[in-house]
Amino acid sequence: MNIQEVGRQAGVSVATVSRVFNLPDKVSPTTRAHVEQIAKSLGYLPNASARTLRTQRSRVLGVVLPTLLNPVFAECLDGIASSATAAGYAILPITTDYQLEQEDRAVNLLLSSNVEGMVLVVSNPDTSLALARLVETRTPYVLAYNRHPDHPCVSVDSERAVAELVARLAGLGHRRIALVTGHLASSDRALQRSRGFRQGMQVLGLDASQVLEVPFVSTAISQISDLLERKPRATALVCSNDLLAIRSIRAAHVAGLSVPRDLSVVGFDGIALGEDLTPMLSTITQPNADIGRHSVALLVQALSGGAALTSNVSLSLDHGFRQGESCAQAALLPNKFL
Amino acid sequence: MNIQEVGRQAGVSVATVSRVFNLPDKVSPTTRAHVEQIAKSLGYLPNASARTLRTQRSRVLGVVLPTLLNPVFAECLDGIASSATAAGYAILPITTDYQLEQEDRAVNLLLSSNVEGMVLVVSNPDTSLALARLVETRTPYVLAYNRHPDHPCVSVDSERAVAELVARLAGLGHRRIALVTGHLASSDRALQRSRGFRQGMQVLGLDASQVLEVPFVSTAISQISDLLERKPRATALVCSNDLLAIRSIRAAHVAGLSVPRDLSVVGFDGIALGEDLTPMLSTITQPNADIGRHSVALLVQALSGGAALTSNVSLSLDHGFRQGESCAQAALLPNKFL
DNA sequence: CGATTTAATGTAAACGATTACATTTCAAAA
DNA sequence: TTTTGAAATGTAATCGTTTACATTAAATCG
Repeated sequence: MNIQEVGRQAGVSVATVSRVFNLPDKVSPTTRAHVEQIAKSLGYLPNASARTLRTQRSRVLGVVLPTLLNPVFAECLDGIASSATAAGYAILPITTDYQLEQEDRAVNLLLSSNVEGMVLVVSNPDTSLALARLVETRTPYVLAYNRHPDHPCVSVDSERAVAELVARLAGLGHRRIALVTGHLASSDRALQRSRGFRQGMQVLGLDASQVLEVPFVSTAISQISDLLERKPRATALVCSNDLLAIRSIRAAHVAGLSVPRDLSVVGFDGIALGEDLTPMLSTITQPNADIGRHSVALLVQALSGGAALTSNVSLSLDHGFRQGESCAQAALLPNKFL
Repeated sequence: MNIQEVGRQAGVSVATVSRVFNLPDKVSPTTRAHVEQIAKSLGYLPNASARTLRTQRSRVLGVVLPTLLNPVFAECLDGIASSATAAGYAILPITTDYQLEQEDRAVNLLLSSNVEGMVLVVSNPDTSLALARLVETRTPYVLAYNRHPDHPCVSVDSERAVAELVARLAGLGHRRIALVTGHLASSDRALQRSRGFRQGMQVLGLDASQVLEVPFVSTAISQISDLLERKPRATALVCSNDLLAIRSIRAAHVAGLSVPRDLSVVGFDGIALGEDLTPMLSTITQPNADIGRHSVALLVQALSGGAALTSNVSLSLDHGFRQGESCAQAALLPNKFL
């Protein structure tokens, strides 16, 4: 069903039909009502491809995320969706599974699809070809979660957050603190968080060498429990995301340790599910939905002629700390037991 | 950058450029190489809107899901995405937050976007206006998770699965078994699962009246712990999804009960995360990614001239049971303690 | 070598909307 | 009544592809 047909059935020109939907006050109330009625009865829906082609505006925003299997990105996407809808945009989300080549594919697909702008979480802004392509094509974009001095970003200061966390753990009596992180080459977040870890440890004069790096995909539980069997073992684990923290708790269980009695575990992300766990997950919280919402807001603002999207529109949102139950005072045990 | 410009720069007609990308063997190797080189250097990407408009084929499949905040749908979407990509289709996913009105919006948007078919999870096939609209417009579609005699569906037999589960629990000595379910009006799955519960209980001559119905959005932990404070309280909880099971475990904790010692909890869905929890979640597993993959397979098959999509292509996939650790033998306690 | 097939390329008409511009209608003003 | 301007509507070009059909060039054959 197309506009021609509606015009014919209503006995008016296509222009009039078009106006009924786009400039309703430019058409007389009677014909408007008539056309609307006919259109409805025929189930007419404007063809988005034709409209986009003609107007050069798709009213679609592209979204590139690593995966939706990590709730942190699902939560963010939820924020993106609500905000985009409110602003009259549809979204076209694609996942990359942390693979650079897929990032490129995704961006190409979105470019072909005439999206007006993109919100993306890239593995690493410094090395992303996809990002370079965007800059080259002058496509408006905002990075979410990534942090980089040369790009418009919406993120929290992971580095500081983790450094603070280390201090907090030390305050609870922990001295041997290990880091469990995703593959550092696959994510600038992991990199920043590990930097925060090293920095926080160094300030306190603690040994920051216990670092376990695991791929994002695998479960890694056995590797973590291996880590926990090393003597002297850590009394606290800083995990670079909540999924790893959950697995660490499981790994502790496998290794015969009780959380938080024998081992404190803290995550990063603040996924909603963590609050429903037992023990409730202690974690550094990020406003995931807000990160999405703000990213869209910046994009939409730029698209409607606002400020250009440079690194100086970047937003650093506040992180928080959810106390939870997976983190506690270090056990007062002599070294030989550890 | 458009095909005209590429043609000009390469010194050939637009038809030739088009052929280079769509019918490469219809153009001489030399010009092909030349055009490809020019196109690449100009960063040319074909305009999807124009192509779709002209060919009347978008190579896009619409996907309608309740939410991505429940990992079960994220996992399914992952399967949909992989399968669609493999078949040369892009996907356009939209969430409805379990709201009928949003289902309608979603379908309209997808129809406007010229998707060639849709995979959808509707709240209830019987009452979905969106679904009626699809039938009316003769758009190919497959329902995932839903089960209905008049529609093409890919699902597991929830009813039987839950009935089996009840029998299994009874085998472990449980007599007082309660059901925790999502809002029955919002989901035919919840309805089927509760039917399975009642049926399974009835066969065993047990009382199936302990049913707690909670909205999908809220956390519901306090309502569940209220349930657990009723005397005599249940010794096992059947939850109509994994998220509810996780919350039930938390609620048990809040009520001072230990899982599985004092209370067995079993979920439904088999989300991957359940395996990483402590206690590992006992649950009825569904092949979520496969449900997505098969849905796409049916759709793609129909789109390439295969069998029409009627209810007799419906697939009933096998469910499984993950033993986990949240479910155990009923405690041998006299009634007065319960 | 001319005739005829085959391969390579080009020309121009769609697809379904929007919109600048042209035209008609009609009421108010002269 | 004629003029004038605004309001309502219509006509036709355009967006960037694909593709049927026309044309040209090259190759094969008698």
